[in-house]
Amino acid sequence: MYRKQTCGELRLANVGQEVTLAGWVQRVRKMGGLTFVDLRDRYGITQLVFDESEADAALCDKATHLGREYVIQVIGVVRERESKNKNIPTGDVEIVAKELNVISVSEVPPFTIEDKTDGGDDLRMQYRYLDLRRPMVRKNLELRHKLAFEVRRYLDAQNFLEVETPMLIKSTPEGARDFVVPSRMNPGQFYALPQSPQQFKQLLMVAGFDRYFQIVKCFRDEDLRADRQPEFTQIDCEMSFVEQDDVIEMFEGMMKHLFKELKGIEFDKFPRMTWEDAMKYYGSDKPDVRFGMKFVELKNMSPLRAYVQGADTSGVGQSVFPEGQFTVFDSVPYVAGINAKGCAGYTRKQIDGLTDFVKRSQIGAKGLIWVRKNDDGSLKSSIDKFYAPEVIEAICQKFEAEPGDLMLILCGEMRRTQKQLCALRLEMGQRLGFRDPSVYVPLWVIDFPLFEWDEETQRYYATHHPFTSPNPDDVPLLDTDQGKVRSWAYDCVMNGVELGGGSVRIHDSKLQEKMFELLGFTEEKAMEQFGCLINAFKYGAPPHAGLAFGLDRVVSMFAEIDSIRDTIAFPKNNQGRDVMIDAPCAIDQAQLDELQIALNLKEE
RNA sequence: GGUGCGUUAGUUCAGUUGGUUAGAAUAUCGCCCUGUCACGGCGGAGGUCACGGGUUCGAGUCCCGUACGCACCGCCA
Repeated sequence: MYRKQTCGELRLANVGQEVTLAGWVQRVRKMGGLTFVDLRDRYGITQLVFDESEADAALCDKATHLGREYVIQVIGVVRERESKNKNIPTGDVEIVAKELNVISVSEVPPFTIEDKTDGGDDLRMQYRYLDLRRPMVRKNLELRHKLAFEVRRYLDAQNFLEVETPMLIKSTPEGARDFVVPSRMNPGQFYALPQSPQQFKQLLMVAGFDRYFQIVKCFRDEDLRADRQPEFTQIDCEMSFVEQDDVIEMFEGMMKHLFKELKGIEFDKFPRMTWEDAMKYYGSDKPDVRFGMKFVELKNMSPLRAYVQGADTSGVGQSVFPEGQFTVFDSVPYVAGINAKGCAGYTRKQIDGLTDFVKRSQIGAKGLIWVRKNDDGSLKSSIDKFYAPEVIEAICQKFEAEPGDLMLILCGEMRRTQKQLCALRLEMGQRLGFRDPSVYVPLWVIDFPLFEWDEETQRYYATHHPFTSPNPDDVPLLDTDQGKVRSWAYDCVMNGVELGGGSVRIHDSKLQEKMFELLGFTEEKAMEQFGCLINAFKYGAPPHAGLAFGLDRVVSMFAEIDSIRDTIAFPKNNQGRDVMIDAPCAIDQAQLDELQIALNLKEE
């Protein structure tokens, strides 16, 4: 062994012991004849001291020539420090070096290996193995390890079996784009990497495995974001003989277990919200409910058929605005806003800034209307010239406005405006400091619509996937009004992030056939893509349901960071490139020949 | 596919209305320093201002294009 102790373990109790440490040189501080060296390994930092008045000159001279990130071994005696450092656990002691061996020298690293590094993201990714030496980054991976470990501990205790499913599977054109892998032994044919083990976990239920989970890599060839990687990890689960509530309770239990074990946080029962309410009050299927600022509808003339079955349609068909006074509001079906409590003091410049924010092309609002209730109770708004004071007063009543409040109002088509208002609400929540990453507020979003209408192709698509069970109460609507059908699907949402989601699956062949029919699959097409599962269901399929959590996102939430990149040891950049190993890359002609593949690159 | 921001020393950034030799911090190197731990002091070295084109007497600065990075919209059953 190159070492007998680690750099994180020595304390006052060890004073007088001879120790052998090995690690990386964090920093060298020269004080004339006295030299301090900070030695770092995974477990901490320990100070070495070389004193010319005590040790031989050659040893001390060697220490002064150490560079950052040299790997060294040192043998010495633990001594209590003359001046202690309260900032580090080993700060009471130091090692009086007797022997120093340079095991490996280092070039000067391109950035400093410290928590507050001077390196940019790009450079850190290129030298990820250096970046990973930084305790901040390593901590996230330690957290990831512990979290995955606790997931296994919880699910094992609940009788779940971890089963591996294949990575080389069959491509399906529905859903996200597949990564494909050519098959040498089957020229012209391709495997796909799984977007998720969806069909396999359902087959495991048919096989009677009853409770399955897997912490598994999934692959989607779609454009990336801070919280999206081309390969990501799911905690993938499925259970038999259960209904929606059973699954929700099981995995609410898992989340509670994780928060208790890793953060010491205990939750009451997670609240549930219907998809329709999430849209109506927050404009999002993953609302951030750390703060209120719920939408207030001032006018809603949207047709009733726009709502799913059982939705709260109170207020539909009502408007606080008299007609013929403001053509903008007259011409739209939907006007709604949020109350930014205590923001009446916003300057013209600040409101203009918010207007610019909602008019950005990503959000796409035409403009922003505001109403201010001043501290003295007087009202001022950007629509004073269109409406009588009583109308402005009526608006304030809808918002339950108090002196000092600022109401921000958008209008347009309902769903579009809800999304815009959602962006504005989150922006205001950010500005007002309501989005504290150390505050966790979970909820389940339920009652998703089973189908989504696609304007482009003029047909319905499955919101979740084609195996999702409709709510049995809504089955009659499958024939009459598909848009109103609720599904038995559920998402676990926390702080505006979708951490996971799943559904009850269809186990009845007849109902499954009907679903394929409604989604525009011919029998042949359905058999071609999902034949295996359809056939399996002919041999006795148990009722089953499941869900999957995004492990990377769960870890980033626990770590209180926005990007999932620093929860992954070797992540990819915005373009899906690994800049460290330079992948993807072109391959040899010989490899292409063997696969019988010819490239046909677009010139441009 | 689209929008926005960015690209200047190893690194992180500043650089005014377009005008002399492009600066700071940090890292690095040298000298000094015996209780530092963000050590301190003095000194040195370090630049194809991303690339290509344009406007101009003159471009790091203005315009157009390209590349790359980040964030977002579309997309992600």
